[in-house]
Amino acid sequence: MSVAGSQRSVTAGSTAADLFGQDRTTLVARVNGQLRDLAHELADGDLVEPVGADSDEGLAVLRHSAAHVLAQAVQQINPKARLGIGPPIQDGFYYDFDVETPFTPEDLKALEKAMQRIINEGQTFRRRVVTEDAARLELADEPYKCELIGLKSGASQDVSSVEGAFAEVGAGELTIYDNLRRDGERVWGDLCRGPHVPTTKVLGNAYKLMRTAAAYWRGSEKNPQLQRVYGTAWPTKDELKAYLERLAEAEKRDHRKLGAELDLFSFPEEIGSGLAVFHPRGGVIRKEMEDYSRRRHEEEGYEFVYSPHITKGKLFQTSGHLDWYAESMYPPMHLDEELDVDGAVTKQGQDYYLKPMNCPFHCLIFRARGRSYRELPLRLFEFGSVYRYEKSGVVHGLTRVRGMTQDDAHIYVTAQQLQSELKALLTFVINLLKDYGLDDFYLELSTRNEEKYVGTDENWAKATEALGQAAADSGLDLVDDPGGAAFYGPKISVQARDAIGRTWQMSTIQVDFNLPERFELEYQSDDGSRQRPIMIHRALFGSVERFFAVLTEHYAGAFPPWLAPVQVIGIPVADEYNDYLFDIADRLKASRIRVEVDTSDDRFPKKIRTAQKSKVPFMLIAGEDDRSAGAVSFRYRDGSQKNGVPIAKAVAEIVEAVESRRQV
RNA sequence: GCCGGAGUGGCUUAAUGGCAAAGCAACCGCCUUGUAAGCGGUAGAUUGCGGGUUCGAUUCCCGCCUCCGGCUCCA
Repeated sequence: MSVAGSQRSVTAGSTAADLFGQDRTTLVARVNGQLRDLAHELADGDLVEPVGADSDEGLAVLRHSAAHVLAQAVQQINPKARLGIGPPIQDGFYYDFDVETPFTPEDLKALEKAMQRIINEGQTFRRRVVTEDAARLELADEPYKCELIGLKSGASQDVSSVEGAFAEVGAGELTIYDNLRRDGERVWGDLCRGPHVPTTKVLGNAYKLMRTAAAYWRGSEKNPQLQRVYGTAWPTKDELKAYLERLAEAEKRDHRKLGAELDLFSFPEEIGSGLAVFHPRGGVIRKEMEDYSRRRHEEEGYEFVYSPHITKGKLFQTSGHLDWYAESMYPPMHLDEELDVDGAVTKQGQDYYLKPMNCPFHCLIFRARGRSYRELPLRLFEFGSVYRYEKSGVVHGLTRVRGMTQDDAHIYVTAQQLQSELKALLTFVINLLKDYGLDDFYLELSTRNEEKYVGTDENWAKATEALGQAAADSGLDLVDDPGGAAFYGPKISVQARDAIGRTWQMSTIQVDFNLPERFELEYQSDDGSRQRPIMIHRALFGSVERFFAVLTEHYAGAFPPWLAPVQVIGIPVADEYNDYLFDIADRLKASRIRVEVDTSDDRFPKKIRTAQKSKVPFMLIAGEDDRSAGAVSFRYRDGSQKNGVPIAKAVAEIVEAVESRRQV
């Protein structure tokens, strides 16, 4: 057989553990491409490789085994708990349980202790093939497991459609994994496809239970809610520690926290859930973001339009929004109705809606007069405020709000122009995002859902091809999202990774065959015929609020100078140098730099501390040494300093940093 | 919308079935010459809102609002 690339002979009946068992970092084996337990018996001609926790697959096995240990601990403490599913996930695992009372934080502590006991026992995981009938008998007390067995015996796609369920029953034989103590006593078992780590010892103490939550059984809100316990598990304690530090870092960057600390925005309860106000400091950032975006759109041939926040319901009937999205629209205001004394309607009223999207308005602008092919591509841009009645549990900081402003544009093109427009658009999008300091992207191409779509096969094929081509030309990684498109056309979305490696869906570019149809949009072609344009929906930030949140977290509140609310703070060594700094500030202001001088009666080190905490990019410090030399001293955000810089040079350095939109 | 947790001056946190405490921030005064907190004072709270139990509720109970963590959803 072939072992880790080289040919070897082993005695009949050897297991993978015989080959790799001495290497404790090997958790499972890949045998002929399939992950197997180390106890798996090898056959002649097998291709065998070791798999450790340094691979994604090995890590997933480790975490799945941790989920089993958790489940054993839960049933040890509460034998009445019924098992749901327990798959590995990004950075950890979870297990769902049907229990009478939800878990408390104290329960988690107790569970961690019980898990540690199980781990210390060094239980082995033993795979056991069972027939469906035997499994049903053995798991008679586990209704959810039985349901999974039923799913497996039915259409196999049902199993994979239940997130995580595949890990339980898989596609091949039905198996149960038993946990055995060292003396061979079976202490616990669970329906599971496997594979598992050889013993619980492997988990060491590099795991932690993180939180509890409810989750619908099989992911449907029609099903009962189970109690989910989330945990994390790592190959080593150091990696666990590093993970917890990453979480702490993410918490420090949380835009909701920074928004309050840096006085950027707030969500006054009086206004309503998911409705933000931007304070002056946040307002500056937002204005800079928007101003720069406007400038770039202007340069790219966009025209600026404006539309109202409310409209008669008819518009959203025409567009179809009321058919599909009424549930997440604010309910209508019924206006203009008049009644006589008996309450009978004498004048028919009208329903007005807050707008959830801008596109219908832009279509009306297109339709306001006859259009010529010479006008296409017609690019209509608007910072359009939209309102969506998001369900109460989903509102989240600035990233999921009920009122937001989209940097929304609709581009009307001929079929011939679609390809080149999409390509130019994608370049524009990526470059703009880069200007804001994001530089690590990949693309996702969402294609037609065969169950639900409008438009001709030909149009879909062309648009999908055009988007795919534009994506390929960008040179970025492309992930397919088959069936993920909206019913009206295919879509590309740009995913950006931030400074700590999290990905955010940013821009979307969607081709739409539907709205031009519904609004009966037409242009006159060069041959005199009337043609229907194709429409492209695109937003670069998505929503300004959300993009603001992403940038805040990306920069951890330390915005690059061009976005920073206060770009320069002058700090005198003593009051005597206030005026000297005011003169320098005036010179900076002449170059449109946002500068303040700290004239408070705090003492010098306190002023440094205050400025440092406010994350101002440049502190300009002046004392006698500086004044007598006609100079000033820099202190940067990283704590480094540059002393005795001539004023003109200092101003030039700051202006250059702002104009180049550089981070410092 | 569902499950769980939480709401105490602007912020962070303490406490208690019997006068609600501290730090930071704010304001006032004194002080203040070199890179992350000088000193003193003043003001600021109907403990999210409404109801109930109680001699007495910030504390216990119920409803609502808001936030947090998930689930479902996200045009």
